[in-house]
Amino acid sequence: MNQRRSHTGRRRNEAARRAILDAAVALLGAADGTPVTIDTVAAAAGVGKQTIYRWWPSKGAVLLDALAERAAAEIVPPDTGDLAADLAAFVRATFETARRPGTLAALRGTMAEALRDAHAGELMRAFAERRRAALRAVLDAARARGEIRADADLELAADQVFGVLWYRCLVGHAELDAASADRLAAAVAAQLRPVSAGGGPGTGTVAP
Amino acid sequence: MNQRRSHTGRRRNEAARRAILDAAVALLGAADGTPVTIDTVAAAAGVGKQTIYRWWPSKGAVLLDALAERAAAEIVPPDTGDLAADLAAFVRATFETARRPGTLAALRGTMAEALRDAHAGELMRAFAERRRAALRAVLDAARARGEIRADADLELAADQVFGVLWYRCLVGHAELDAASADRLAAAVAAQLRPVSAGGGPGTGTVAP
Amino acid sequence: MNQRRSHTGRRRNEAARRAILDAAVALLGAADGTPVTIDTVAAAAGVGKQTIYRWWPSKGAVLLDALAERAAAEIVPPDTGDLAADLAAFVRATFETARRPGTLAALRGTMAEALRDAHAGELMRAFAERRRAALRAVLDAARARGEIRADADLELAADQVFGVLWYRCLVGHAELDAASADRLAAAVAAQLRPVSAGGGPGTGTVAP
Amino acid sequence: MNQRRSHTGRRRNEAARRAILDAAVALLGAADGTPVTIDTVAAAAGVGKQTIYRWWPSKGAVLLDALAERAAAEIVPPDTGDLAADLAAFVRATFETARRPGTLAALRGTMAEALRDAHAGELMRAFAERRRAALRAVLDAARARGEIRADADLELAADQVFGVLWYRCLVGHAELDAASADRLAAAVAAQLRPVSAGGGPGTGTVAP
DNA sequence: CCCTAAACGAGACGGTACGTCCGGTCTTAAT
DNA sequence: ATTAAGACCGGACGTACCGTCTCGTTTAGGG
Repeated sequence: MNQRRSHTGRRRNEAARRAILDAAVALLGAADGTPVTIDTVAAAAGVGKQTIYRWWPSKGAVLLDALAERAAAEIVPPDTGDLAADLAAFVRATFETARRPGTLAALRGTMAEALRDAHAGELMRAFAERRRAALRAVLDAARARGEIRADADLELAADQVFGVLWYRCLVGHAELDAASADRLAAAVAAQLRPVSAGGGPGTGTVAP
Repeated sequence: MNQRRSHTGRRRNEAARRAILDAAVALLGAADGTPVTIDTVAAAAGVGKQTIYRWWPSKGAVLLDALAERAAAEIVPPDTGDLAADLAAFVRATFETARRPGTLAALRGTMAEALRDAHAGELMRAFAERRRAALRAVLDAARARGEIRADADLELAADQVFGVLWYRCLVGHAELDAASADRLAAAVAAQLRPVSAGGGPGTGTVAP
Repeated sequence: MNQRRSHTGRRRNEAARRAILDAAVALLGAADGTPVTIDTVAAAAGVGKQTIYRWWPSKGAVLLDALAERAAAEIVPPDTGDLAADLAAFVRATFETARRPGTLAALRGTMAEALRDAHAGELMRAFAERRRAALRAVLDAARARGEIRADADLELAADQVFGVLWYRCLVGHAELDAASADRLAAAVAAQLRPVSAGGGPGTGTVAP
Repeated sequence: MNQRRSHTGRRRNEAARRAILDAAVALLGAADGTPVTIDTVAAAAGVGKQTIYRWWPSKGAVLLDALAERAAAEIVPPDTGDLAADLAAFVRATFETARRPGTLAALRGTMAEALRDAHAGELMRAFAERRRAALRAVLDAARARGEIRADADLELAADQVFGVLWYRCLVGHAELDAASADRLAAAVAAQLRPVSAGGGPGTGTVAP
């Protein structure tokens, strides 16, 4: 069924795709104030502008694609069998990645684009959903082990983690340091744990 | 908003200032895709562009000013003598304001500008600091009443609240509804409470 | 003009050549503002772009080729044994061809390309030379019959004929009508005739 | 009546207008293959592109404006009281101006634009009309002196002059030299002269 | 009471980036 | 080997904004 005629014509150049995404990431992460425009991306990638617009509908879509590849590759959801440990590992890894100057600038630039272009906003929503899904996988595993209370709001928990991440990233008033990551993870773990479980609410903010 | 306005000679025209801020807010909050540019703001305010640049250094500064007026006026820090109640009231009021379509679009548009323009970013940082200070005032009062443990990280708590707010506002994957506000407030209150205090960590996510 | 055509393996496909030239002429002559680009020509001819560039070096070359075929086929140099008659016949036929809306648009489009691209300019020069040669053949025959004075500038005479043609064609301020053709032919014939020959200079502009 | 309010706002910058027209002429006349694009014109004039598009609807309009200024300034219709002399002076001056490399390239570039853009074509038509009007003024003066036969086709005569000019300019097969100008002028003068007038048609092609 | 200087509405200006279009080259699978 | 399809690089196009710079007008306040 759906016997489509086979493709004719030159096929998409994978090298160009890679060069574009790499150039986008490189420019976003550049410390100097290099503007991230379609022209600069195309020039840096050694590519014509039309090659970008042929495959992505807007600048934001390119940035989102570049960002998604990066984030997905770097953070591997841990599974040690302990909620607090898994959560701490996840949040630390996430913060650590986001703290790197290149990634931080990329996150800011990408959000800027998502806010001005509705389509990029859609992609940002999808990207954020994938990141939350990665965190939910950690929580679901813990739930299967009985480490999470029945009435816990996992969505809100995830929003706290990524909320703090984005808030600090975008506003820039505080660092995304490891200590904050640990405290945040402990607090969220405590609020998800069943009442009977050991460890008072206090552990949430005890510095390691 | 285009009503005739008379000159005020060599003194600043307060009516023009109001018209500019109002026009900025109105355009930011407009449901349709009206672009919020200096030209559209000036035209909507019935004002010359130079009158804007005479008093504000950049577009972002106008938006931030407009936003700040709005937010400050609406949220009065409560003081009932109980941390959980005060926090719930604060978070609910904050979410409620931010949820309104006009304010939501204004927050998004302002953040977009803050990400593009370093100076607007500075102002956004100051605006966010004022909002956190308002929340800190609530927490400090509670601390004075002995409702907060000694080693609590108040900065992180504030970032959890505003992080969830901005994250949902900017990404748009979930509502800033009252139930979420209550759950978030309860969770943060629990994580700040001294260990000896009544109420386990569980109350944090018990739906009201 | 998009009819199916089978490949011819490794031999040049004559049908494709024809389709390309026909499509070029058709597009050039189209009354609507269809742009005449390599893509539109290829699409209209049902041909790949490379098939065009395999046989012609540039867009202008295609247009010139198309034009040349047209012009050469239609105008047969007359030879009645009388300069005035031959010249009138030639100029009338030339004007008549050029006046047809399709040819007129083709002339304009081809000249536009010749002005942009040096190589097309070369071809246009060659095309114009062939047309002048056709006219010169008429004049040379008359000279052999003693109908032309010795010191006549035949090049200038030819340039007057084709100059009026192109000038009216390109600028579009006046028609290339038969009456003008006759008057022009008579004027040029008069200016070439030996002094002793009958017919004063006046006949040149006597309307027929 | 028609009580329009007086102009408000900054007025058009005459220096910018001059700089744009001068830059256009300079680029058109540049011997090297500098492309004449809106960007290069704007850059050469030290002007933003929008300043060009604010006042001219297309590139061609700029070129036509530049050309018109040039041509009108340089050729002063002569009036010696003798048709042959006046015509020779006019044609020589016209050819001489057009022969200059800068002007020649400008004529070609302007015609190229006129052929691709309908609006520029309109302006080209108007420009050509003004040039013909200048020539007609010479002829009309001669007619008033009785130097022109009653049934002469002045339009055709003008088209012969400008036709040869444009034809040689655009095709580039022959020079616009002074000798050609003189021969052309003599031929046209002869064809316009009353039958009774002295000088046979032969003088038309006698080299000076 | 007039005169001056600041603030105003209007809008042109130099720039920068956008997204589209086209010319000419290349790559692929089918014939 | 040639074809139709179509991706590719480069470069010009015309538009949208930003923040600056005049204009002529209006009015407060010092002379």
